[in-house]
Amino acid sequence: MNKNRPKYKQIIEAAVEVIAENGYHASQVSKIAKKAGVADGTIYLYFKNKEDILISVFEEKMGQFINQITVSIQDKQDANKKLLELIQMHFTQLAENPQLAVVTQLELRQSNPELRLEINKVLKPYLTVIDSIIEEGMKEGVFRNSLNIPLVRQMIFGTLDETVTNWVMKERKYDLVKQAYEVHALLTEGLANS
Amino acid sequence: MNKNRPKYKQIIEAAVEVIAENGYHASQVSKIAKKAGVADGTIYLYFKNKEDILISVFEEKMGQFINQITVSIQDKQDANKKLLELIQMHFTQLAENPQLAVVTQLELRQSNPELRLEINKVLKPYLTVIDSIIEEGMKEGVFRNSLNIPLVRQMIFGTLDETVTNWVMKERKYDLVKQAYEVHALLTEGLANS
Amino acid sequence: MNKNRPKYKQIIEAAVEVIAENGYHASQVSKIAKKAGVADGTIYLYFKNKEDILISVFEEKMGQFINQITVSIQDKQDANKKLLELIQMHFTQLAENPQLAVVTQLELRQSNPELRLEINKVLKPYLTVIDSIIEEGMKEGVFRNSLNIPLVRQMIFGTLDETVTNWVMKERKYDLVKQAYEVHALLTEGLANS
Amino acid sequence: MNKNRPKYKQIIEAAVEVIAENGYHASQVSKIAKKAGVADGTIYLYFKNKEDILISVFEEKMGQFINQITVSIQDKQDANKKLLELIQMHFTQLAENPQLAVVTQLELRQSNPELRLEINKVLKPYLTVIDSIIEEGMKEGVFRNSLNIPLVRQMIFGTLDETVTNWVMKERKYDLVKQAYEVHALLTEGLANS
DNA sequence: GATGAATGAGGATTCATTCAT
DNA sequence: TATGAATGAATCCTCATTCAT
Repeated sequence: MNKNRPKYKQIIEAAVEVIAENGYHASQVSKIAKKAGVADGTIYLYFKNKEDILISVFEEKMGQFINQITVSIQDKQDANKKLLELIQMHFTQLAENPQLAVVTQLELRQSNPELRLEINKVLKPYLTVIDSIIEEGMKEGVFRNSLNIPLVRQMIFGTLDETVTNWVMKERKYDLVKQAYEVHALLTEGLANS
Repeated sequence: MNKNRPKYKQIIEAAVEVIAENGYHASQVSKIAKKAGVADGTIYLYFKNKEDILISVFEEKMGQFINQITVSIQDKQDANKKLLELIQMHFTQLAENPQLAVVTQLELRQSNPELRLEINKVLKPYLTVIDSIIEEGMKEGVFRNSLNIPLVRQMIFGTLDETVTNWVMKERKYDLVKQAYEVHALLTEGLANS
Repeated sequence: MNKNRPKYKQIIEAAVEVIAENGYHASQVSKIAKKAGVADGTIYLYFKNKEDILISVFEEKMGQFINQITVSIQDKQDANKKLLELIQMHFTQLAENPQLAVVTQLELRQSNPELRLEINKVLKPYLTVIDSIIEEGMKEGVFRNSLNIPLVRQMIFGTLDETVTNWVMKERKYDLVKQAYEVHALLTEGLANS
Repeated sequence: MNKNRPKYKQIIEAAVEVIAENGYHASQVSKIAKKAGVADGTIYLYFKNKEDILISVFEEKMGQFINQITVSIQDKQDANKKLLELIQMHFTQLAENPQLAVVTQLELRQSNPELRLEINKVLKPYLTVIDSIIEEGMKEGVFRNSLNIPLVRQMIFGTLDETVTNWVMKERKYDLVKQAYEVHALLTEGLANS
């Protein structure tokens, strides 16, 4: 149960690899155990059941993901720069962890509604970070002050998510990080020829 | 195999209902057969396998969905109005078919990557429609002429998709269609306080 | 679900054989299916689950067992002769079905409390038959009229059950049926040297 | 391995409690260890395996049970009074230890045939006591001298066992000890209206 | 002696698909 | 065409036992 025990982390890492390699439905507990170098039963000393492994994978990885972003945007001067940094960090981190990208963008979406609910809980802090950037931007006057925050958040998250999913499904054949500027420009300036 | 036979349509309709009611993983072939009023084996006279039913559901329903949108935007004057119409139609159609919305936004996403690949093929014409609006907009000068079309398409589709998913997950407690204008404004004008 | 289908009976018979041969805990569903000459899944067209097979075994076999006894004692003149007949039939039937004897006296007793409760329900009619013999005997004056019926029933059933179990555990090396007269004499006359 | 070590007895007592509380199949070694206040592995310093614990429970408890009865009947004048005393002690001891009654009458019967064979060995001395009472009774002339000893023993033991089991299954809602006289009368006088 | 983390074998059940009628 | 009884592969988890410390 101790999350600092080395085996806990071994199993989490093994789970990411196995899911990325075999896909969600072909990821048997025994495969994860084998890859982690432990016995099947050992898994259950650290995780309640299979679903708990998957949730934990998301918690651990997404937790780091969000932390990284939160830290990175801290010392940016204004909301606009924070948004750019968030986009860059979002793309960079997934580009650096292709396996994680496959797991989060494709495999984990096949999970059942209960698991997806848990995943949404984990995602919440990320959405909150986005919300606070929008709010800050409105206060600073760099964003319009009439923005509907949930809707804007859905636009930002939806755009990033779709962009990454597209990149994963195109087998990562182009440079995701390079698109950060352009995505940022689109989100802030819109399509219109002003 | 004739797609105009009444049983073909019966099975498609039954599948949508069963999936919406029971969720993806609890949608057994035998349930669909029962709801359609045919024997289990009859299903296999019209569909190759279970996956084929689900793809066909998407093809049929998405085909209608895209056709409606294509027709609706035809006589709109410029790309900007076409985009607004597309957003309104996208929202309107899903709001009018809550079962279909549940199936496309939540349940079918639990399917395996192979099925999702097929689903993407079906979506292709929709993405092409979006692309052509963007192109037209650039030609007309209502959109910037420097736009990266795939990226813009991903922003538009990602935003619409995330907005609808959010609405479904919030149990459709608010009016989706009313958000069309604001979504359109966000996409065209962006966040920036120009 | 139709109890008259040949496969239902095939599976019941196979279950008796498998349990008698392998013991209760080593009786996997797949073994029963194999012995019955059907696929594993076919079992579940006729039985809700494994426990249901076992209960059904008991119901079918015990039902026949009790019916035989009920018919046999019908035309006996008085309670005393009915009791003797019941003892003889009880011993005869189990002696003729050694596998069934092993299953009822040893294997099925290892079952969980829920199953044992069901088994008791099945046994109820047998106990009722014993009760009615006792009552009749009291009315006829062949038995004392002060008997405590439940207690007497427990003595009769306990004695028969223990006698059969002992015979099974001694590997059926002696003639069980031959003991019927003596058991009957003991039950009616008691130990005392009057 | 020393049976006088305090931990040996702790584990035996813990086992009785755990089995009575949780039932045979839910009595894991780890639960017994916890209740006994020792580590799982410690169990195996005192017992060969789980079955050995259960046999030891029976040996210890049944040993005391039989000793008590043996001592009690010693100074009774004749076989008839000894039999009555045996019945009274049998009922009294189980009535005073409801947990033990549950364990011996219900839970331990779920064990496998191998364990039940061991249990029978433990029961042997008790059956011998019964045998000697019968023999003595025949010599004294208080019992018929034509009795088939094993059969009579089976009647006596079967009746007591069934009576106690019935009492346990009726959730001990009536007074077991009060039935001793009547059971004794039935066994000695029989059913017949002489 | 004592610990407790680690081991790994073992089985009921579901459901997409087939095929004899 | 249509039926629906029959098929059989596939997997999570428990828990008695071990053994390095």
